[in-house]
Amino acid sequence: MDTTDDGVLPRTLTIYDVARHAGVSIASVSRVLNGRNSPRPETRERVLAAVQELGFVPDGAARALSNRLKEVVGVVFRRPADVTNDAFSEEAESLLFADVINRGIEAGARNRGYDLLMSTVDVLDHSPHARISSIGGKSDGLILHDQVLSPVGIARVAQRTPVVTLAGTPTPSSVNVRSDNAAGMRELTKHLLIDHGYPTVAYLAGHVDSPDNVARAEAFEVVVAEVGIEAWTGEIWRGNYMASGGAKVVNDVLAHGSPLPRAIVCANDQTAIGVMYTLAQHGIRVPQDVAVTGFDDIPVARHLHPQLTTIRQPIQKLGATAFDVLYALISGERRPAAEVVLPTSLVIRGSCGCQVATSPPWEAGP
Amino acid sequence: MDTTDDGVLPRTLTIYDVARHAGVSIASVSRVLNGRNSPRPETRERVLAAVQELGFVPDGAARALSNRLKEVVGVVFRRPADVTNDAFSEEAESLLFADVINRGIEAGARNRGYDLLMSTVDVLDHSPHARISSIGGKSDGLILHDQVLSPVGIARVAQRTPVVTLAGTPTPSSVNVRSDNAAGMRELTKHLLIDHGYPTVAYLAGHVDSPDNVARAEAFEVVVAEVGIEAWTGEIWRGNYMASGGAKVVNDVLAHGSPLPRAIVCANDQTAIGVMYTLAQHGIRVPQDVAVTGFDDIPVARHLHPQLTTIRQPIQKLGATAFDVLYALISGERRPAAEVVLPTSLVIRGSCGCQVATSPPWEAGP
DNA sequence: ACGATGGCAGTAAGCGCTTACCGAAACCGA
DNA sequence: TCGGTTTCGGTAAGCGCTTACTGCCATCGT
Repeated sequence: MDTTDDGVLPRTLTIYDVARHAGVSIASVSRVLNGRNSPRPETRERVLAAVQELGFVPDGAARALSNRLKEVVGVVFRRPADVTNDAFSEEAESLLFADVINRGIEAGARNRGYDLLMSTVDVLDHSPHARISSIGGKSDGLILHDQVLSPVGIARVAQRTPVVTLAGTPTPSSVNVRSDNAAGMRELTKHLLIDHGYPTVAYLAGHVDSPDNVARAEAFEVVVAEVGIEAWTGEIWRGNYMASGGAKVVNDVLAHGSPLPRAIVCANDQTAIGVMYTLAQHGIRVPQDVAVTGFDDIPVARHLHPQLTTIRQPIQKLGATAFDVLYALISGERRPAAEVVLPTSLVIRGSCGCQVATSPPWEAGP
Repeated sequence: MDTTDDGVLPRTLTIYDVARHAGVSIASVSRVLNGRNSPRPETRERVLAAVQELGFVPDGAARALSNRLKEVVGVVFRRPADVTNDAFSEEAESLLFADVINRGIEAGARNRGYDLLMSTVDVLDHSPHARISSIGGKSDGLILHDQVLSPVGIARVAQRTPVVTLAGTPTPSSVNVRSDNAAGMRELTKHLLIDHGYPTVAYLAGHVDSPDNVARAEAFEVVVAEVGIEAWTGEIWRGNYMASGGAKVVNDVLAHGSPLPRAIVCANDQTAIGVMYTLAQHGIRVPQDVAVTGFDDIPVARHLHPQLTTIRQPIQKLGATAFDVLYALISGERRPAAEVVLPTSLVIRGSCGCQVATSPPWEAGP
């Protein structure tokens, strides 16, 4: 107990205080705290007692400096622009994906005693590089989500600190972790075109420059070509990974007087949300009139009517893997491959036209 | 450019390297980097050029040690047990609330150049104290979400480092930030009992020991008593803040052969999700047969059918405020009050029985 | 019984940075 | 021209911790 209890912090407690209190040297304290060179049990006890009594917690910065290891991994992800707004809007949901990945990273990190230093970058950020460098200076390595830094920027940062990217592209000095977009999209498209035999289908794209989007679009087109039908594409089918983008596309197509395809394959679940909502507004039934599918399997996918058929990415594992790879880079024990690819799986629910017994939205799928 | 480009990191670059490269002393480099004591423009240029050329990034740990300021704030929140599971289940959604608060914290932190060091604690964690202390050692202050540490634990930690709790209770040395549960619940309950004139109503509780739940339950009961009707309460109406809990309660009540009240006031939105789903399964219509309300206004609230009437907490602002308060504590400029309370607002959508024009679920409310 | 051996624990040298302090140089007025 | 006053920039002393090195003492062999 301190002299006063009014919340005034006494003075930083150091290892010297503990040493004095226990009647030993600072080296012994440090050794006990780190479990090295097992000091004699009696000494150990004395130190532990002093630590306990004083409520001593070693300073991370000092430790890091001495150790050349911070046990902190920096995570940078992208945040939509309007953060000041309190309401849950698009932005709130779009973060979900990142949040779940982060949870995976955290789980992986925890196993090794690492903590996560998180930071976001928004679209208007004029110098993400500075921000990211700063995070880099505070951590042992960086995990960068998609769309936070240009490839050259990544390469530059990776020169000075270990970097793992998520759903990006490998650079000479960074490693990329992603899920198997192509296989997932292939499976989904086949389900629609072969199992259901839909005659027409469109791919509602995400950000054109996103590697994920490119891979999905390509796989989609390959299958469509294989089956021998024509894909509905073009400028008008370009979304932005957000619900509003999906809504806009549907409205545009309808306003344009164009017919709709029998199935709409959305670049991600967000987009599908916008599409389904807008179709409903126009009295178009899903899946009877138009089938709709997503990609990612975010939580709300299960709350839609009908529940959304989509491709499940192993989102948490994506994060956990990213950490593992980064850890390998940091500890230098082995040089990981330039890219790690995780498998996806098709989740069939109602929106594709299948009849499935629905389970409560809050229960995990198979 | 380094001699090789194969990703091998040369050797840690220090301020000495920069100094040598620029032909100045380390002091000058430091001064330029920190904008203090404006060195002469020419010197400044030289340093900046060297920094740029070498791609130098100062080491956060060393800086922190010297400065006695890490510019890092620790954030600890609770994570449900089964993290290994990849599927989005209950746990995924329940985190949303925490994630949004964290976003608010991050926004606040960013204004001051701080970063967030995040960590979670799960139910089975036998020593959250150790974890939290470790985070404390790596940061300048701590923001603790609800249910991560016992009050005495908090008091103990707060002795050594500034602490702000969210939706908890103040201790002699920590500050609490919460939203005005009582006012929100009062407004909501009045809306149900007075505006709608429902004759019977039940409160479906959350964790019994959560301060939020206690405050909500109390406010509910006060209003019910004022209006002069009887609240349906008791063991059977006890949930757990999760959808499955809400579902279980409804099933239990029905199985028990008991009638349902005209309105069910849920402790939070999650619970309401479970309730609405289960009612629908039993063919009970919302709001025609039973009105249902939530609390929090999480994103999915807008995706339910009917859309959920609930109390909006200023979730992001909660986080931002927590940071601001913590910052005040860290910088010691002013001693904040023991508790900061933020206002809530009633969000009327369809589930209470009101007729409202619905807007797309992905658009922010009023 | 005495030197060799080994196990603990203490001393001190950094880790990379900030900054107090001080000397040198440049400038001023007389 | 010369002291006094600035202004810049360098030197060095830490920040709190880890750990190599070293010295002490206890134990062991002969």
